[in-house]
Amino acid sequence: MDVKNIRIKDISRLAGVSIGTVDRVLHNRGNVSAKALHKIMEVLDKTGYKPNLLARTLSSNKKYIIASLIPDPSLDEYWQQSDDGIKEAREEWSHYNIELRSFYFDLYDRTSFRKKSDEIIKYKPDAILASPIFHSEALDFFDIIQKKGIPFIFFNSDIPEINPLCFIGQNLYQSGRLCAELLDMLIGANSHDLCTFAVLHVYEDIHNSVHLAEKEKGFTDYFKEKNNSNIDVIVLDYSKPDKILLEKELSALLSDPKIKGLHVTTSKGVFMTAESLEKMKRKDVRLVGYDLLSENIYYLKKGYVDFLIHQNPKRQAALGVSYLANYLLFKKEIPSKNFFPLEIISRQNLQSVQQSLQKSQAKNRHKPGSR
Amino acid sequence: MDVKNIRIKDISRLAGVSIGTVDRVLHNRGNVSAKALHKIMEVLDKTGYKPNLLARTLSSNKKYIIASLIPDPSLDEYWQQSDDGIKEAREEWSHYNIELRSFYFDLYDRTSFRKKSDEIIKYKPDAILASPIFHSEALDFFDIIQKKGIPFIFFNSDIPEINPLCFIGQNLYQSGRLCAELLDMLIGANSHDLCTFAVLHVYEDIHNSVHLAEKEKGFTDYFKEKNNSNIDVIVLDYSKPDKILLEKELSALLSDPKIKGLHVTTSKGVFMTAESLEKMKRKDVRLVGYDLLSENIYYLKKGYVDFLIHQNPKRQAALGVSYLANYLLFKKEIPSKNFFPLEIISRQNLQSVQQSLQKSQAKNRHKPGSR
DNA sequence: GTGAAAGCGCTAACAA
DNA sequence: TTGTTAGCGCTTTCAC
Repeated sequence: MDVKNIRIKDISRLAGVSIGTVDRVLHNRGNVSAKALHKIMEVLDKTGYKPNLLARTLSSNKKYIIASLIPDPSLDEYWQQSDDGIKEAREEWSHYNIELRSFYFDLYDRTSFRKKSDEIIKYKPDAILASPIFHSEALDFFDIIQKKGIPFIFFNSDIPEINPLCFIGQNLYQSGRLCAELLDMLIGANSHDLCTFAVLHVYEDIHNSVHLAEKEKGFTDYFKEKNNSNIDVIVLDYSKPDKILLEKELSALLSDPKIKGLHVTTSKGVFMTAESLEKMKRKDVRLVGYDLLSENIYYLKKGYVDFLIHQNPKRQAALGVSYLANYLLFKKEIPSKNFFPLEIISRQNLQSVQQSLQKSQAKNRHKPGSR
Repeated sequence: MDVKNIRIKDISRLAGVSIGTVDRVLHNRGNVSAKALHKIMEVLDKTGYKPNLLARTLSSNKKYIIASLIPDPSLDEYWQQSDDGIKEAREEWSHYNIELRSFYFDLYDRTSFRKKSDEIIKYKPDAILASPIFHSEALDFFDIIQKKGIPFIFFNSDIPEINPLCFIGQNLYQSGRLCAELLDMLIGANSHDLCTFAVLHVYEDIHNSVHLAEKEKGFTDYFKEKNNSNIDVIVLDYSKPDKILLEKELSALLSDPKIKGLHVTTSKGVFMTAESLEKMKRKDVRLVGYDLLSENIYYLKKGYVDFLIHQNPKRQAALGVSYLANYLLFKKEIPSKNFFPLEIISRQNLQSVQQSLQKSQAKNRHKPGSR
C-alpha cells in the first residue's frame, strides 16, 4: 500500500543500467542497445512508473509561449468573458514557465485578423489558442501554422478541415433543439391553438452564418420530429439592423397573434429584440436566446427574456489554455473535441451561475508568514 | 517585460545575506537580526517575489494526508458520483505528495458515522473533506477536529455553527424557487384555470429534513410572491415509502384534476414518483426534481420527468480536495462558501451535460515516446 | 544569527 | 552505447 513513488533511480537500479539510459528510453532519444531498451521497458511496465511532473518541469527549464487570437474584448462583452478566462489561465500557469500572449483582432474587420495572425507568426509561439472567426483567413493562417508544426486549439468556432488539436465549444445544432424544447415547454406543449415560433437571425456581419444555420436547423428539426400540425416555424433574417428598423419589423411580425415565441440566434440580437418587446409592451411573447451579456441579463430579469443559453466563454478559454499547457509541459493527451454543456439560465438560477463564475483564483503573491 | 522570475538567490544577493536567512524570514522561523529582517522584507516587497511552487513541493518532501468522510458509494448512486470526484482528485494530486484516504459510513446508520470518524482521528490526517450528514454526531466529531487544529471542508451538507474552512454546495432555498419557476413556466404562467402544485418529500430517513425544508420554503415563497390566487401549493410527506404504498397515495392525490405539477425534493423520490406516474399513464402531470441518477434520467427521457436540478456531486467533491490540497501545499486562501450553480437539465441538454461530466483526466501513466 | 551544502526527481550536456 | 554530473529553486540540517 504505502509504496513510495518509483523514481528513475529505482528503474535504473532494477534494470541494471544508469539513469541516463533510462532517461533516454523515456524520451525516445535513441542510442540505447536493444537489450537495455527491452529490460528497461519491462521494468517500466512492471513498476507502472509515473514521472514526477514537478521535478520534470523544474528541471527542464524551458519557457513555453502560448499565443491567443480572439476578437478585441474591449468592444464586445462576450469576448471580454473569454479574455477573462485567458487572464485567469495566465495567472495559473505563470509558475510553470508558460507565457501567454494575447493578440486581438477586430470582430468586424477581416484584414485585422490577417494582420494579427502575421504578428503571431513573427512571435514564434509554441502553441496557439484561437477563435477562427474568419473562415478563409483562418484557413490560410493555420495552414502555415500546421506546416510549421505548431500545435493549436480552436474554441467557439471550429474549422474541422484543418484539424486542430482540439475544438472546444458547444454543439450548436443541439442548442437549437434545446431552445425549441424550452419554447415548446413554455407554450406549445399544452396548447391546442395554432402557434407559430419565429427564429430570428439578428446580426451585423455575415461571418458567423454557419453558426446561425446550425442553431436554426436544430430548432426546426425539433418541431419537425414533433410533427404537430398546430405548430409552425418561420425564419427571419435581420442583417445590420438598427433599433428603429428592427422595432418596426418586429412590430409587423408580432401583429400576427399566432406568434407565441421567438428564438434569437445571436447574443446581441437578444437584447435588441427584448428592448423592442419592452417598448411594445409585449410580455406575452416568449423569448429564448444566447449568452450572459449584461443587457440580456437585464431583460431576463425584467421578464422579456425567458431563457438564455450560456456558453461559458470564460471556462472555454481557460480550458483551452490549460489543454495547451498540459500538452506542452506534460505531453498530456487532449480530446479532439470538448463540447461544453448547454447551460440553461432562467431568472431563478441566474444568481447561482453568476456566483460560480466570479470565483477568482487566490493569488500566490508572497505574504510573510505564509509558506 | 521579460524579467525572469526572481529567485531566493536573487533576494539574498540584493539584501546582502545568505539564502538561508531569506528562507528564515520567508517562513517566520526567527533567528534573524532585526536589521537583516528589515532589509529582506524591503527587497521582498520591491521585487514582488513569488516562490516557485514546483521547487517548493519538490524540495520539502512532505506527505500530506487528506481524509474524506462520505456515505458509502456502493449503496447510492448519488454518492458514487461524489466518490468519482474524489477518485479523480486523488489521481490528480498524487504527484504532489497528497495522499487521499476515503472513509465511508452507512447513510442510514448514525453509529457508523461515529465509528468512521473515530477511525479518522486515529489516522491523524492533515485535513478532512466531509459531508456531515448526521448533525449531532458531526458536531461532536468536528469539535474534536477543530481543537486539534485540523482544517476541514464540508460539502453537500453544512453545519455553519462549527465554521468549516469552506462549505461547498448548492443554495437549496434557491433551488426550491427554481423548481417553482420551472413548474410555473410549464403550466401556471399562461393558465387561468385553478392549479395546484404539490411538494413531495419522499424519504427513507429523517436526517436530511433540513434540506427538504429549505427546498420547500423556496418553492412556496416563489408562489407566495407571485400572489396568484389561482395557484395553490400543498406539501406532502411520504416517509419510508414502498412502491405499492406510494403509488396508492399518488393515485389518490392525482385524482384531483387541479394537481398539475409535482416538485419532488429527494433524488430517489423522483424516480419512484415517476414510476408511479408511468403506471398510471399520467403524462399530463409535470414533474421536476433532483439529481442525475440513472433511473431519474430514464424517466426524464421518457417524459415523466421534465426537469432535473443537477448538483454536480462529482465536481463538488473534486473541488473540495483541490481546495484542501492547495491549502496544505501552497497555503492558498479558500473562499468560505462556494455555492454551485443550479444546473437545469432537460431532455435536450442532458447529453451535453453528461458528456462534459465524463471527461476523465488523461492519465500520466508512462507511455514510451511521450515526455 | 548566519552561511554552506546536501538533496528533492528529473534533464541534458559531456566524458568515456 | 553508456555513465556521470551539474544544475532547476527551494528546504533543511549542521557547523560556525
